[in-house]
Amino acid sequence: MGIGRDDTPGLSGRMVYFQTQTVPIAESQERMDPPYEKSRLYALRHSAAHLMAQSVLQLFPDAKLTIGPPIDNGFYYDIDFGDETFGDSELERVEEKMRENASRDLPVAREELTRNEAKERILTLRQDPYKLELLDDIPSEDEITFYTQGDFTDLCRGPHVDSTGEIQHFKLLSVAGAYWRGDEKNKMLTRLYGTAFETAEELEQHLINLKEAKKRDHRVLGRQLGLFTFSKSVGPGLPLWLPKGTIIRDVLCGFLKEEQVKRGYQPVVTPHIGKKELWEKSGHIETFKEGMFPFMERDESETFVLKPMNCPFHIEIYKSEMRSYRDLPIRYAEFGTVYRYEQSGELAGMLRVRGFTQDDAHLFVTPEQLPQEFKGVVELTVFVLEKLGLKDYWMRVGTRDAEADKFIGSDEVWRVAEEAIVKACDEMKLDYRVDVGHAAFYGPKLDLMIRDAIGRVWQMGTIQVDYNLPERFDMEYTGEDGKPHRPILIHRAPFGSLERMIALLTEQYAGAFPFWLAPVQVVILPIADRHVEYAQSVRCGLLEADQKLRIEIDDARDTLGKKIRKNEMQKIPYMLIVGDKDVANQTVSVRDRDDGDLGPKPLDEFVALIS
RNA sequence: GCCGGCGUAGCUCAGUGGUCAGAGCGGCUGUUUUGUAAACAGCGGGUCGCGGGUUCGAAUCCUGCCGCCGGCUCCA
Repeated sequence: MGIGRDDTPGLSGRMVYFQTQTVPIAESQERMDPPYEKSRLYALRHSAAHLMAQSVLQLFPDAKLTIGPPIDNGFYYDIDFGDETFGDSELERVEEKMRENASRDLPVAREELTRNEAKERILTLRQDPYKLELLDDIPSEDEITFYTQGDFTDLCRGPHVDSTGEIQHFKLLSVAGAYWRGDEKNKMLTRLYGTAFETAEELEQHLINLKEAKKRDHRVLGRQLGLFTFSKSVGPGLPLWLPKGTIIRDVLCGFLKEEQVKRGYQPVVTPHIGKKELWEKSGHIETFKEGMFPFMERDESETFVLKPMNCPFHIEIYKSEMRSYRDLPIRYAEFGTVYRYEQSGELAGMLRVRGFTQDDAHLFVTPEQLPQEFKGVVELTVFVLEKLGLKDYWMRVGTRDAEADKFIGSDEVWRVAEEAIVKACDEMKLDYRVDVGHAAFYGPKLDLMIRDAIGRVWQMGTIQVDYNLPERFDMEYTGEDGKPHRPILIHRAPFGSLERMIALLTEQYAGAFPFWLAPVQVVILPIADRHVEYAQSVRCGLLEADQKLRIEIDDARDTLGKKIRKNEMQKIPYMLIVGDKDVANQTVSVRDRDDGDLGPKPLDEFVALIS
């Protein structure tokens, strides 16, 4: 069962942000009609990329240009600076030079050339090897165009704005490394990111939004709210869950467990390590070794492996007995903690860690049961996301790239599995996008994708159809005909992982978790010491109404204002303020996290409010 | 892993070659007993990420490592 991250082609732009808690990113206005790719803003950003390239060449004449497209919220240009280091200070110099070139208001001219002319042009210009390679890739039926502004000419499809003077409201944002053609075997280029807008106000707003997004970053909130921490001594990517974060985990697990019991899942528990031979048999060592922690070797005869997935263990449970078609479907569920040696540069707070807990389950089904069971899992996954209040997700069908060697099993088996997923999705009228090459190594999958606060795309839940592992493990059940048959395996995790899910929930809610998830649901604030006793009786009264309520009493010797501020920043759904008046009238003064002071109420009225 | 940036008190940050390294918040102690987003005073708290180097002198400059951040690549 895998979780992963994906930068979806065409949406790979950085700097997307939540405008408000509820407005979906995809509807940020620049993406509305006309389509972004045809909009003037798109051309403006494309031209901004050219302006940047022009300015770079004026400052670094030996730089070699590669590609520089507009992206969701801006643009970039990948440039080969040779041995020269290009950092933030260089970026500032380039931005200054851009303003200079913009103010010169250079007209932008388009011209169309033949292939030979184009080649000659590139050679006479700067002998950019990358541009020659790009030229070779232009299909013969496409026209070849160059755009020129002042001393700068670039091979480019366009379109562009008419003059550099139109590019007024821009800012360069960051420097990053990027491999030529996205292949790590190729040379690493320097990618310059920037953004541009039609108006100063839009640019300003964008920059403000970027700052705002940081405030809802789960790493910031995770610290402020006491959800989790990392320790250098423990190791990178190995999270430590604090008491409040653990409550959220437990609540989520409890919720899902209950739903799974209703749907016929059986909980199982398996160890964290297993013998190397098991992982050889499963194909993990063949296809997934890079993602695994170093093996534990006691001596030549015995090597153990820290599990990167739970599936082989669940398969062994299946195999512990003879199975009949009457037993199927069998659904084994486990909150299984797995370990993956992610590359150091890939770790990202709780969104990508090296040890994480999957809400994993494996369903063993007959071919006849596959469609229904697959749909049942999709239904559960959608149900779970609705309950969590996540709405801005989309679905991706990950299929095999037949060229790649990282997949196990025959073409036929893959064809069947991929067809099964696509057919089920179509029948359920799901809106999905197919992504070739994003399958699990053992089978195709349906993934639920979502963005984080700063616009990065992550995979949450996943449902995977697998004909390969049953074969590798020689799994069987006895059919109605008395003969052995092979079950099909569905791997699935509606959350994906608790770590990533809680990180995303934290960002979606900006830390203000809904009542049922909030680590502390109610905090009682006695105004003075003499009210503490009453506060305790209020807590008892609440617990009588609901034993599971998570209640704290803030009896610190602070002023009321201080206590309110402190607990407000902890985003606790309700504060119950109790002072002399409340003791006299047997009330609690309710303060709602969103609506503020609701005034004094008898306790049972408050209980009714939260029930 | 690769490119770039960053690393000063528990947290947020100031200090960029020259007195014993600073602030706010948090913590502790005392005073205050408080009615809807920060009471007042005092006190603690730092091998300036770690190691090596340059220098009369390094938090500050150079270098190796570790960690974090933004990308890229990989990824079930």
